[in-house]
Amino acid sequence: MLELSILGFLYDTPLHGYELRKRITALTGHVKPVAESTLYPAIKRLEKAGLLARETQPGSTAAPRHVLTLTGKGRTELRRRLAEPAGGDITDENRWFVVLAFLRHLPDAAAQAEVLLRRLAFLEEPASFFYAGDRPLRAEELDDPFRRGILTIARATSEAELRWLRATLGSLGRGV
Amino acid sequence: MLELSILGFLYDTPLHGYELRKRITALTGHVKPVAESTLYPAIKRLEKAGLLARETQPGSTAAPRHVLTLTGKGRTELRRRLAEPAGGDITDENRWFVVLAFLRHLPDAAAQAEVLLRRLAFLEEPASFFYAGDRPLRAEELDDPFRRGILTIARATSEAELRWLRATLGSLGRGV
DNA sequence: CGAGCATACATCGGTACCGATGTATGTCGA
DNA sequence: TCGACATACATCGGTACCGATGTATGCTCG
Repeated sequence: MLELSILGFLYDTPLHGYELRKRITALTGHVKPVAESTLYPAIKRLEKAGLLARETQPGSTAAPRHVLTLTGKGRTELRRRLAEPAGGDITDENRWFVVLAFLRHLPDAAAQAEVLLRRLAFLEEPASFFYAGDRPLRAEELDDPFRRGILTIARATSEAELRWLRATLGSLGRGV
Repeated sequence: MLELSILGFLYDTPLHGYELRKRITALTGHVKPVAESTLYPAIKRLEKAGLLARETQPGSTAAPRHVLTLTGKGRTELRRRLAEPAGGDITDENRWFVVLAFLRHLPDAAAQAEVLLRRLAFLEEPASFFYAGDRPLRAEELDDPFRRGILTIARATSEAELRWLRATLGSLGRGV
């Protein structure tokens, strides 16, 4: 999720680490903050893997900045990660939102639709948080008001997303 | 999140690890699966901290089961974690849902309401995923259909949850 | 003119988690 | 009867992440 954010932001324009951090914080920080001690090692990992290059820009305002640029390999890798998201990128809403935030970087409307279809398939599976045996329970069947809340909220989210997914797939030429 | 699930399920009734895993998988597995190699060390941690006790039950069907029971300390600790959730338990929906799933174990309606009020305060903060300077952007202001989707879905979730929170706080005697 | 804050990056120790693998046993269908 | 599968637990190596801490610089405000 963090690496995807880094690649995604750098795909648009080179940035130094500090600015990158501010953008990632704006995107997902209200849900899950990014620690500096997580970001800088992640940058190093991606650099070591040849996905981004670092150019030191001496003292513009404070300590010297390291301007980060995606390499060709990095650009390819971002598109690969967007086109073939890992399982958790589809099922975990936090990670899914990061995929969505950069999905426009896939050059092909068909490839974009393919990814949306995976999320659609996941949301269409009958799943709950609570079961009687194998049967998923509905909100009305629960006594616990807090568990009822979980189902109520999840239901609303799911319905809104399904509406959006179907509409967007339609406009991508992949009606369902 | 994992530890909270373990404590939460064991609060109701003693369980062995394998059954615990099935229940955790039912609760949150469709979003984020639990690996066995994560669960068993977590159980050991909690045992070492004196929060649960283990009793070996020789060969009922297969390998010997370790039936896990919450200790008094464990019961207190669960209530403490529910009454004073960490920051991420409030902001991250995945973790928040686990808190909700077991919030009924707080014996006091006032304490339950206190926790819901923290989530309410978080949801009422004006936050977005995308900004123009400091101003949060609305879905209509974005060109990117995928980013517009993020805001559309998040908005629907937030509205549904706010409705539910206010209704539930009302019935707990803490109208807002 | 000095304190505090934002900028900008880095390391270190510890923890949580995961995939792979191992070890058993009982059950059920081909 | 033989393999596949579910039950049931465990360890090990590697990775991701975090909090704490360190090191600078420049700007702003009292």
